Amino acid sequence: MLISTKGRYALRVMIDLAEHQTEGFIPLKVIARRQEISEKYLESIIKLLVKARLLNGLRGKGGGYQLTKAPERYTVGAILRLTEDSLAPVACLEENAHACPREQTCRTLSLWKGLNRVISDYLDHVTLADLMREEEAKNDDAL
Amino acid sequence: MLISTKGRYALRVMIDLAEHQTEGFIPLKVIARRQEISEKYLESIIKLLVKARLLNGLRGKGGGYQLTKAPERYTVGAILRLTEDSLAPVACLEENAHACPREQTCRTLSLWKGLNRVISDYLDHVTLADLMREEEAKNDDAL
DNA sequence: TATTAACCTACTTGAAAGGTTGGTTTAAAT
DNA sequence: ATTTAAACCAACCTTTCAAGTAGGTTAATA
Repeated sequence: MLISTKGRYALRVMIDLAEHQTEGFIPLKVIARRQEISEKYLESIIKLLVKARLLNGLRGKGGGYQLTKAPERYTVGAILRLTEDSLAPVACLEENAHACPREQTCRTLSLWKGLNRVISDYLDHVTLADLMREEEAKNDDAL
Repeated sequence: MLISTKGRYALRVMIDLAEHQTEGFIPLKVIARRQEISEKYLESIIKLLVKARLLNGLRGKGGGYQLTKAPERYTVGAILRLTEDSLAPVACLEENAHACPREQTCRTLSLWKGLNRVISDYLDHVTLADLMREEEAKNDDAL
């Protein structure tokens, strides 16, 4: 499993906010209800998105969350990299991986690097705008 | 993490056996030593490969394991699908996934299907033969 | 008949995903 | 001013699963 619920939920939140852009600040409670995600769990996910400035949070009555830029300026890759600790398909390609002693003779390293590349390329070329209002089979070819 | 150690070890075993094809049956103990993998853990992995007829096991003195066909006839995808429970990048695309109630309106489903496709396409087009005797940077472009 | 090696079943352990509980602070409406 | 709605924060829990161990039985060769 490359993408956990955390990442999937984060993406759904971002799409939800993109689709309700015109409505000002949207409270977490509303997003949670609409997306059928527990408020408390969602809270921990949204926190990451706010900290990384993908979302703007406004406190107090009338507060909520809002995108900080246009949907076409968010890539799926950028969103998932925030919530997933890593998008690397294998442990040895992760950020904090300790240098592999087999690296010099490893027959599989370039396989994994190649896999890593096709995954990243794919995710970095889809934006939030591509996913908004998507309907059954509409974008099947594009994606 | 899409590919666990189980899958990575399985692949390394298959490559090891491909590289020593001419030497008849290779005992698990030898593979384990060469690949620096615990014998007992490796045993549980090899069992899967034998059961699926990717390897031939011979018991008793002089026994060991052997490929059942030429290296170019094994794809990496086929090997990994055996040991990884699933290569699907998200839970909802797994074999035994219970139908998602959001399926009809899900904005992200075709994204995940597309990701699934690029991963599978990539892994199904690399064979054991491609990975044998691979040296630093040699196949970087091919992969 | 001793030895080597595959084959089999059950258990353990540690980490991480996926949450929950119970608060405090901030800002707007009354 | 005070109530209310909301974001923000820290600590804890619980289940699952990857990863690995332990201790055998069966089969084939020398």
